Order: sequence, then structure tokens, then C-alpha cells
Amino acid sequence: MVSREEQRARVEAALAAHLLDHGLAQTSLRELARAAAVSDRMLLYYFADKAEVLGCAAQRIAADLAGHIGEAVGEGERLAPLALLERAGALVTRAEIRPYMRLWVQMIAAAGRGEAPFPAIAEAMLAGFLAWVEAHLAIDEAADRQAVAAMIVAAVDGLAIIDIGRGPDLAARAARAISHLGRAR
Amino acid sequence: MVSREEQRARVEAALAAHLLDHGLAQTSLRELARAAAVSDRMLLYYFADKAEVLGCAAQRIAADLAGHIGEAVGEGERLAPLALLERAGALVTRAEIRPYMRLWVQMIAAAGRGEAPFPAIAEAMLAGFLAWVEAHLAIDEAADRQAVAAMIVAAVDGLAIIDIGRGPDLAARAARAISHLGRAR
DNA sequence: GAATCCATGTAGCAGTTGCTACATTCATAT
DNA sequence: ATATGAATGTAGCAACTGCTACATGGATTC
Repeated sequence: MVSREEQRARVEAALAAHLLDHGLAQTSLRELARAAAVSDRMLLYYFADKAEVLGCAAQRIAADLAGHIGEAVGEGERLAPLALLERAGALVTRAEIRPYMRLWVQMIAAAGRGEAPFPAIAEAMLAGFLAWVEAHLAIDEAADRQAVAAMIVAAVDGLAIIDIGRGPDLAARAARAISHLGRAR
Repeated sequence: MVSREEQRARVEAALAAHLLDHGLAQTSLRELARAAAVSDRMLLYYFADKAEVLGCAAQRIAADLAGHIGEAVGEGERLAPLALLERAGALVTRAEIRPYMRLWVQMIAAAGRGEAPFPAIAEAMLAGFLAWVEAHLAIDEAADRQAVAAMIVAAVDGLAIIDIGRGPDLAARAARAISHLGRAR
């Protein structure tokens, strides 16, 4: 026998990996249980209900993603909007980050459908993204700092949509085209 | 009795309205049938299966959206990337367009999950967006025209994500902040 | 008026869903 | 050694899913 807490942690990790692999497609309790190599009965012993199962896994995923991002970008610097966007946009199609972004779009959509527990999760993750961008943004005080940050996050998330709809090649090229945005004709 | 074709068209319109109202949340055949004020039995008489039901409704929605966009932006002009982005971004939070964008994100996510018929629909809609942007883009020949168009589409779609996650206010402010992207610090 | 066919209703099947009641094993505390 | 409680297994329920078999109405055709 293993303690409930240990199992919870182990199962959480397995679920996070499964979600990153398969998205929110196969997320019945029975599928999740199989992915975590436990019985569905046990899943509901470790967690209160399905929402908590997904919620815990998603929280872990969010933390992992934050770690990856922090690692991939220098922490100290502050960049001008377009430069920061360029830096962040280059991450989206990187092999380690791509599964997270694809999952993120699915989570946001689930939140839009009001499907528990995703509204709360999506809000928290989005707030995290915004705070991160704001913290790395060099911009004059007069500007709407939060709005510029939101626009940068939007552009980055949109690249994930391109990735889903047309594949990583176009998404990567689009990311590289960011510098063209600033130029007039 | 009414001819099958007439009913099909009427049902399609009702379904499109329902999808725009409720997203892809309540899309069981029984729910859709109720929304269209017919029996679920009849739904599968008018259409081959559920995928065709959703597919036809989605196609109609895509056409309506294209109409709205074409109406909202002058057809003839060509704009520099940032100007075009500004123009398109302003549409996202407009009351007529917003439901379409919210639904669009859910469709893309469904496509990412491989859920029929959305992969095909999403691909077609995205191709339409890209073509529209490319046609209105003034940019020098050396640049990767398609990639710049994709980046613009990405930014616009990302605004829809902000809208879902944080509401229309921040999304609208972010759209207005587009002009700040070009400025250095 | 008989035959035919399209349109519609009723009923239900088989599979999946989230979740639970109940039984059992095993480790520890007394 | 026995009692207790935590960990795990078995079985299944009730609701919902997409879809279908079958019957029936009504109009059209011959």
C-alpha cells in the first residue's frame, strides 16, 4: 500500500503528461485512469471529482509551463513591446513549448464553454501570462501597460491557433515575421 | 408537410443562431433539435449524421462572418501590416463580431482535438482569413507575405482568447494598444 | 380507389459517462 | 490477537450519447 498523498502526486504527473500528449480529447475518468495506470475507482478516491482531477493536473501543467518560459528567457531584462513579442513568439513553436500552447488553446475554449474547472484555471493562467509580460515590458508610463501586455499575449496565443489550424511551419514563419509589423509598407 | 430542403435551410439557420449563442457547449443531437424546434429524429432525416449537422451550421456561420467582415472594412484598400492589424483588431470586440470570434476559438480547439467535422472546417475558415488578410496587405515583395498575413490573423485571433479569458474590456484596450507595438520604448 | 412515396412520430438499443454502494485486504495500534 | 481505519477491488446504477427500426400520416400518381 502506498499513501494517498504519494499516489496523488504520482497520478497528477501521469495525468499532466497524458493531457500534454492528447489534449482534452480523451478525458473520461476511465481514460484518465488508464493513462495514470490506476482504476477509475481510485481516481475518485484520490480526488473529489472529475473537476478536481483535471484541475490538479492543469495546475501542475501551468507551473511546468511557467518554469519552461522562465528558463527560456532571461529573467532580468526588460524589452520594448515588439522585441518582447519577438522573443515570446519564437517560443511557441519550440518542441518543449508547443504541446503546452496547444493544450492552452483547448483549455481556453473549454473555459469559454463554461466547463468546470476550466474557467477558473484559464483565468489564473492568463493572469500569470499577463503578469509575466508586464514584468518584462519596457514602455513609457503614459501607455496602457496592461493593454500592451495583453496585446502581446494575444499575439503569442494566436500563433498557437495558427499552429493548430495550419501546422508549425506557418506558425514559425509567422513568428519570424513579427519584425515586419513595425515597418511601414 | 414541408419539403426537406426548406426544412434543412430553416434548421440550419436556427442551429447557426444557437451555436453563436451557446458555443459548442450544448451540442448533443437532442439539444440541437430542441434549439431548431424539431425532433432529434428529424435532424438525422435532414442531415446524414451529427457531423453533417454541425458542418452545415458551421459553414453557414463562416459565410455570415465573412459577410460581416467584408461589410465592416473597405474592400478596395490595401494597408501596411500594422495598420491592417489595427483595423482588423478593432472588429473583434464589436458586438456583431464577438460571438463569431468566441465560437471560432472553440472550433479551432475542437479541430485540435480531432473532433469531426471541425478539422476540415477550421482549416477552411483559417484559409479564408489568411486569404482575406493577404488580399488587403500592402507589403514589399521581398517579405514573406503569407507569414505576415498569418501573424496578423494570429494577433486578431489572440484577442478573442483575451476576450474569453478576461472579458471584452481588456480585449478592446489591447486592440487599441496595437499602435504601441511599433514604437521603441 | 389503389399504390407509392415522402415526411414525421414512437420507441428503443447499445455504448459511454460520472459516480457510488459494498466488500475486502492490509498495516498498525492496543 | 484483536480492533480499527486506510487503501483498493468489483459491480453496477442512472443519465446521456449517437443512431436506428418500425409504424403511420398525408399527399401524389396512376
